[in-house]
Amino acid sequence: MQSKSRTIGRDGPSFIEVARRAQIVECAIETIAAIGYAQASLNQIAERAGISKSVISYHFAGKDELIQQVLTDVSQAGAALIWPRVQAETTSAGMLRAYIQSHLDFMRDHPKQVAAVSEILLYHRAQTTAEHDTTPLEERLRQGQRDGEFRTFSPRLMAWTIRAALDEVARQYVADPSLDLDEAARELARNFALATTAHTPGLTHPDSGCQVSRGG
Amino acid sequence: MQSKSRTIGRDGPSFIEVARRAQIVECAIETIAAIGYAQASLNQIAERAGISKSVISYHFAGKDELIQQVLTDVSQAGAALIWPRVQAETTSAGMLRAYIQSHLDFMRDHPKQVAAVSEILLYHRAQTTAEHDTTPLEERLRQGQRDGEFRTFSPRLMAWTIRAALDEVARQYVADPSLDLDEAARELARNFALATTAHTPGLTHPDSGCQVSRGG
Amino acid sequence: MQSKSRTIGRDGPSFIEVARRAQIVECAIETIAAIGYAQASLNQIAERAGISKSVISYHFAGKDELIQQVLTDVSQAGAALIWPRVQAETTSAGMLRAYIQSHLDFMRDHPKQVAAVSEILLYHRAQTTAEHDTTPLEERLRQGQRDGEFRTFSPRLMAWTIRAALDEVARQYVADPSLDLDEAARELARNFALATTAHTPGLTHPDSGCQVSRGG
Amino acid sequence: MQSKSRTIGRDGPSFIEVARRAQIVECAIETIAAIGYAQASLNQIAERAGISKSVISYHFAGKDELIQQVLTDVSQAGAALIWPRVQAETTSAGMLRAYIQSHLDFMRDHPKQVAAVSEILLYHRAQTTAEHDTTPLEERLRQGQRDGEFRTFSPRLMAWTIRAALDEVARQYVADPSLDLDEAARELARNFALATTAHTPGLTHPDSGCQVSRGG
DNA sequence: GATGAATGAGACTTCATTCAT
DNA sequence: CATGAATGAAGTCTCATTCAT
Repeated sequence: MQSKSRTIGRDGPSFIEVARRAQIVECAIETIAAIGYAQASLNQIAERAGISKSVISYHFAGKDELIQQVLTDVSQAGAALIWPRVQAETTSAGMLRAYIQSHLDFMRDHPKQVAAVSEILLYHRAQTTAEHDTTPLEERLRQGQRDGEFRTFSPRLMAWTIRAALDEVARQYVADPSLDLDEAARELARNFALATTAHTPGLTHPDSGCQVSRGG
Repeated sequence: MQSKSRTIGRDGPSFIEVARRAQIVECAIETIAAIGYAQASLNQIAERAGISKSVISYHFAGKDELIQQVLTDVSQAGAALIWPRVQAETTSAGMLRAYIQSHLDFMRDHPKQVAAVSEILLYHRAQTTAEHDTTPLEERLRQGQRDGEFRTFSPRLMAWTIRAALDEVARQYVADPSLDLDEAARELARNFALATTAHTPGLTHPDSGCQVSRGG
Repeated sequence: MQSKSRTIGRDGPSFIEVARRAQIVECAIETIAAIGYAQASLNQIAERAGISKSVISYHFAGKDELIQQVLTDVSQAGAALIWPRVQAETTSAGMLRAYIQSHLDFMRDHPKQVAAVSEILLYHRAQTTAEHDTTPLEERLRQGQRDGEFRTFSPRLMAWTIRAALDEVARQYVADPSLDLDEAARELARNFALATTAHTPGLTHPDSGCQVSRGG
Repeated sequence: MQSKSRTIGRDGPSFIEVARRAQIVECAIETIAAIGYAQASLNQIAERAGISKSVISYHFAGKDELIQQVLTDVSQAGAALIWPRVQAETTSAGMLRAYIQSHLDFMRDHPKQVAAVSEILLYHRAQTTAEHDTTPLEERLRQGQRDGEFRTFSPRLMAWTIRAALDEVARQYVADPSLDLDEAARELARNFALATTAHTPGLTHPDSGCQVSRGG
């Protein structure tokens, strides 16, 4: 049954179908995380899965659909973890800390997923047109500035930096799982808290939870 | 006569040999920057260079050596621009600013080189063993801490973040050359100045005087 | 239970078996007529039939048997329409006209069947050994000559020409159903009537009075 | 050097290049003629040529270009033989006879070419849009009618019939080279002479002065 | 009876590399 | 020094067929 021509009947895809697709997606993630996107041929993925190469073609319309599924699955799982925690924060500083913290939490639980997605996005970046759309993160930063909680900076550049830092940590973590993610989270949170907040000399930051106070 | 088995006579590689290699490296850079590493086959490179595909094989042991040469050449050119300016600074803060500024200057003058190297590194990251050696930048940051100029933070993580931010800007600049590099330099310099500097001298952060450590 | 290894019990194939086979044959015909033999994979056929691909394999020993069945079914249906009308004629000229006319009639009523068979024969011609057996049509033409109703010509070549013309009209009709088959029938009938009949007894054709003889 | 990216310099393709392409085209023709278009994979063609499969990809942009080259080569050779002889005739009847005769002459000299082209055209017919353009042959027939030399008939249908007959003879000749082409030429010429000529001047056929028309 | 699932063969294509000239 | 030519490995995808349920 080809995924493309699948007739979604009363029951949709069978349980086995779902399980197989999930398994293949998982193997694809492992393979990409392990040997890199460039080397992750269908052959390699199938080999790791212990299945024939054609099985992938049977459950997915093609390599593209498989990769797309990887992105979708991981993105959804990540968003489900991250955004609720971000939304729960009341201050922009808290939001930023939650954003970083929850990213690294997700990374700890799903290191390969993060690495694989990172690989895929990098490899596709060259081919996909640069997206100049505002990202959710950038929008949050902008909001923090409007609220006067953040100092004046380029939200876009700051967003790029935060994302790049998170991705880099992801890659490093995959390369060396002994990396202390908790410590990395604290460090990143503090670094970007300092970078985004208008610090006011004389006001201390005992717990690094920056206070709002516009200076200059 | 393959480059690898070249017999180094009295004079080493001939002038023509050197010039040819340089030309090929340049063409490789342009091709990779233009169409991405994944699409940059030897065929494509040779075509853009207006030379035969075999010329590359003649002057280089293989594609790997060519790519390695690209990395070497660009890295050397970059280092030649960056480190003198960094060394000229007397304070760690000045050093960091010079590091960022000179990187973006190099980027403006050699966008293709930067783009090509960026592409190559991305595609090879998975295969290259993670280097746990201390990078020069990390060492500088550490020095700034020893001098008491920088606050306490993880030098390694900070170095990662800085490098990641610079790479990200490089990619964005390649994708959209209208990006204002001067502004980006100012922004990044300020962001990392804030992140690295203990703005409230005398007040330490006992709860986070940590380093990103391995193990556990 | 494979069709080939089917155990013919008391009653032979069951009613369901027969019906299923007929349905599959029909779907195969429609698919081949619609998208061409080259594109008509079992997948395509099963999809159009709304059945599983395996059903075909279950009821037929393989694709070959299915295709063979298509040929058989259509040929039988065609023969059932054509030969009675041909037999009903008393003269050879009438027979020829009836042959052509009934072919085009069958074509009008069963355009897909004709198209499918046409496609199949084309694709299998190279593989099937050329049949040097005398065809029924050729035999009829020969009879017309014996009766003195037809002039002297090569019956085999004439039969080839007639069949080729009918096939060509079939293909054209499938490609463009607005083709006027009645008109085509009249035209073909007249053309071959003129070609086969010694129209002016006593008038010789000194410039090309060729005899029919096989072999060089 | 890929055919597509070939830079046509001063001298154009090298002698060897031309020879290799010609050889491959020839092998493609032989293969198609021998085992049919459907079975004529690049593997098969390369095998018969005694070369590697990649050699074909080296000299041709892809299978499509190879097949196109086969069509072009054979069509040009055929046209070069046929049309001068047709043009040399002064009467329409002579033209038609020359058309048939020269086709079979070409067939005798290049049986495989004719068979291959026949196969290719048949296999592509289903995919290519039916051409409703007037063919040169049809135009000639029309001219013969205007001159009053030919009787009234549908030029399009007659052209179809003639072409179909020639193609059929080609296939039969390939299947059985002992076929007497001279006799076939005489037979076909006579058949179509009879079919096209108003053999009884003064006797018109008012009931069938029709053309194969569309619509309805 | 029926079918979802799996599979191996083979198709076309791209690519880095090698070789003879 | 240079290159046209050739090649084999590997990639993605399609397909007819087989098997366990």
